[in-house]
Amino acid sequence: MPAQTPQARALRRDAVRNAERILDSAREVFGESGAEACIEEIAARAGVGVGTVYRRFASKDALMDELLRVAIEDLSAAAELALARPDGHGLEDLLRAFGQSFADHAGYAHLLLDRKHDPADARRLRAAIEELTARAAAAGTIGPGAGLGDVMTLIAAMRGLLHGPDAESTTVWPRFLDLH
Amino acid sequence: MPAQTPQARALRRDAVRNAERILDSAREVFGESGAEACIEEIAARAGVGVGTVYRRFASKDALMDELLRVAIEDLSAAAELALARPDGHGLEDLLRAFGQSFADHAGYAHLLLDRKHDPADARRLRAAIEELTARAAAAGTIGPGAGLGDVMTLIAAMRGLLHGPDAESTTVWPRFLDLH
DNA sequence: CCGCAAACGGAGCGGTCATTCCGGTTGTGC
DNA sequence: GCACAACCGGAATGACCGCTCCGTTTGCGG
Repeated sequence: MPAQTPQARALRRDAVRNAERILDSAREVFGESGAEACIEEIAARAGVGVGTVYRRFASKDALMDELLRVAIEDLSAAAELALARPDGHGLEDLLRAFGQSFADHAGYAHLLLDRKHDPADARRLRAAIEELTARAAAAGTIGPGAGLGDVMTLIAAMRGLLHGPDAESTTVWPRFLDLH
Repeated sequence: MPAQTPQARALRRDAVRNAERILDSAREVFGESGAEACIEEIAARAGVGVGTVYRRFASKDALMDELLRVAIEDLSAAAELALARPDGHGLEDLLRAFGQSFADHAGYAHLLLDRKHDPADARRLRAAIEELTARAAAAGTIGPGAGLGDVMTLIAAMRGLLHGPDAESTTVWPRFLDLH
């Protein structure tokens, strides 16, 4: 027997390819037009019919959720990497990762922080930020009184700089970090 | 003859009252539900029918524009006031005014910077910010290299902290200014 | 090459909402 | 108090969009 995930029957090859195309297209279209973009546009750009989108994703929301899940996963990975950094500058790396993520998902970046995510991922990310904040405070990179709340505020502020796919807004955020 | 605005015939008393109610209701409903709130809700909360809304405002967009126009007008007034301040701290006043405006218009605050406004107002506001920034730089409140772009970035970041009518987001912004 | 489960596309259904229209109502000037 | 223009409410219209359904096509194991 093939060593697939045990639960579900494997998808046909064309189905796998289409699912990937749909996700790519959704990232693109949601990125350009925001979460209210219509499914037909996503399907068209993926080169499939709307029915195909709905056979793979239960609803428009579920499709969005999948994009967000992956994005949070990526941020978690970035957090792990930042934690591995020996000096006290891991927090900066993570902040940059957040900025890049907001830029990559311009148009629906606000959902990255607002939606309810997998609690495990959320907790892991939160713990990493706390640890990195403590280290940065110890290293003197940030004020000694700064806590999780302050860093989250900073992250939310960064997100505010990015809510359109225009060239300007996707490039100013590194400068914002420099202001500090 | 009554000393009204010369061009248009005066509105009937009930029409004036209703127009005010509609604007108040729109501020409320857009504030709670964002720009995609539906006209019927606005009309209902104002105690009028949708027809009445449309007799006074050409479209939903026009209604929104009117709210934004007034908001920008208020910010311009705040800028004038800030300019009148003799020390170099006028910029702080204006930043606080922006924060308050974003809080007052939570739910559609992003439109305050994004929409095209009356060029005269926009220019006046921009000039005021430039002048205040220069004064703040001279007074040493902010770095000497900071320019209009940096301040606009700061303002956009503040806006990012506010995009819901929830109690938390409408109260953290003053803290953000303190971080600097 | 066959047979069929899995996949596909896109027309159509149902619901939401902006905007229009018009028969009934109400300030206002005389 | 009258007459009428200005107003008003809300049903109706039309556009849009998420989602479902079903007849047709296609990958793939034998």
